[in-house]
Amino acid sequence: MSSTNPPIRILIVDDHPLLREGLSSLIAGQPDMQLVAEAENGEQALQAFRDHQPDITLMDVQMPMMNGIDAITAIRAQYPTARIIVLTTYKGDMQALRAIKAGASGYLLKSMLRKELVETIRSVHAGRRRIAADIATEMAEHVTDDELTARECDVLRLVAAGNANKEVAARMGISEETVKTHMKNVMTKLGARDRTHAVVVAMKRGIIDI
Amino acid sequence: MSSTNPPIRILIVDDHPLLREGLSSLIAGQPDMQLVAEAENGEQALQAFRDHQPDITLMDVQMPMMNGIDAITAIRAQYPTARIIVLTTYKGDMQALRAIKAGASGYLLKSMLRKELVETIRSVHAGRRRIAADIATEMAEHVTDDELTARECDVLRLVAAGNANKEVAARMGISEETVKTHMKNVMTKLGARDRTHAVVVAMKRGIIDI
DNA sequence: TCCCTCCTCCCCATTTCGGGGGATTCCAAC
DNA sequence: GTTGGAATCCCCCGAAATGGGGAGGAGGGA
Repeated sequence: MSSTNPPIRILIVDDHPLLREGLSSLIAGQPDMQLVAEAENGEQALQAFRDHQPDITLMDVQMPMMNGIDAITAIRAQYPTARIIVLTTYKGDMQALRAIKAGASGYLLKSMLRKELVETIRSVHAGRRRIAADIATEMAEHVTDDELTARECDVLRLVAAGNANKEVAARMGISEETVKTHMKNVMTKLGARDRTHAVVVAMKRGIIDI
Repeated sequence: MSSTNPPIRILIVDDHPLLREGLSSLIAGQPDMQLVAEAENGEQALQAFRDHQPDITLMDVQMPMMNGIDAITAIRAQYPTARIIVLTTYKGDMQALRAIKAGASGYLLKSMLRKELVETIRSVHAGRRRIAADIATEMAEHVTDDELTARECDVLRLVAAGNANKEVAARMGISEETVKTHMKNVMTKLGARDRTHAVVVAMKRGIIDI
């Protein structure tokens, strides 16, 4: 952090201009950091990363065109050492887990204090990881749970859209009995009391987006 | 907007420091606007409004302590001419409707462009109203719908939490038949295909918060 | 006062869920 | 090559939800 070190070169990826503005002026006030580029979706992020090779990328998750998770995956496929910090409003533990699995080094909430954010940037730049405490807590509560399989998610999404088991079966080209089996497993895995509760829990945890 | 006019005095209310930062630097760049105070929840907003009597208040909806709707109601109870613009991430048409009924003059999304925001501030200051186009569209789609009654919302919330009709009845101290009647009405009003769908629709439209 | 909405309760018939059980196939990993 | 998970399908059965009907009382506003 001494003034002889080169500054931490930062890329911001967020579709909210106001938030980019806030991040930008925050970074401008840190002598050891430098904003090198901004992007407002995953595709732009990929291009900006290629062009500028930032030390740290601050990335939102929900964006148009290409979401943050896919962008992280794409960037890390080409640049496996990229250091990416996800910065988002709260969307359940599963989204955080997916981001981390995709290669994110940090997961922070937009409601955090400026001080914590700049500390996290320095921390991640130094090679550490940082997950917001409440997200980490929630993730820890579910580490023993089985995750939903792709098929179970498919069923759950159709159920959330108002389809009865029979309709889900027809749409998926499987038997109603199979749909019932999937829903039984979903409810058990999510600790839900019925299908309605299962959908609510899955939405809150970021397992399905409706 | 001539330089001889006094600047528009603005209060920012948002629990995200980063977003306040962004708004602040945006306003700083407008010669006809001046930031007079910031608050990070409804209670602080009330105090700040009393202290500074801003021309325009930019207010988020979801905040800890006291939410934006209650804050708008409280402010307008004391200062009926207060001009308040709601600035939020998308949360369904019902939240917007509630804000407007509480007395908001504008309802904007945080994803909007800077230019639109400053134009809206000037516009509202001049006495006009401004609702984001997509929110206005969605609100228009539901103007003919009956709103859910308080009791119907209570039932729906308990259903969303995984309670069967019988359990809802026990918790509310009414008969299961009454719960069924409420759910029938809820599903009809929301155009939902079953109880699960009703909960999803209500969550998407901001009718219930889970 | 009358009218309307909301809340409340009831009946009926049918369909759908939910919780048991078990079973097969396939594929990938160990 | 065996083991295990995932996906598929089947049975039974009681409980719950759905959809149709009707109806009374309380309260607010025209």
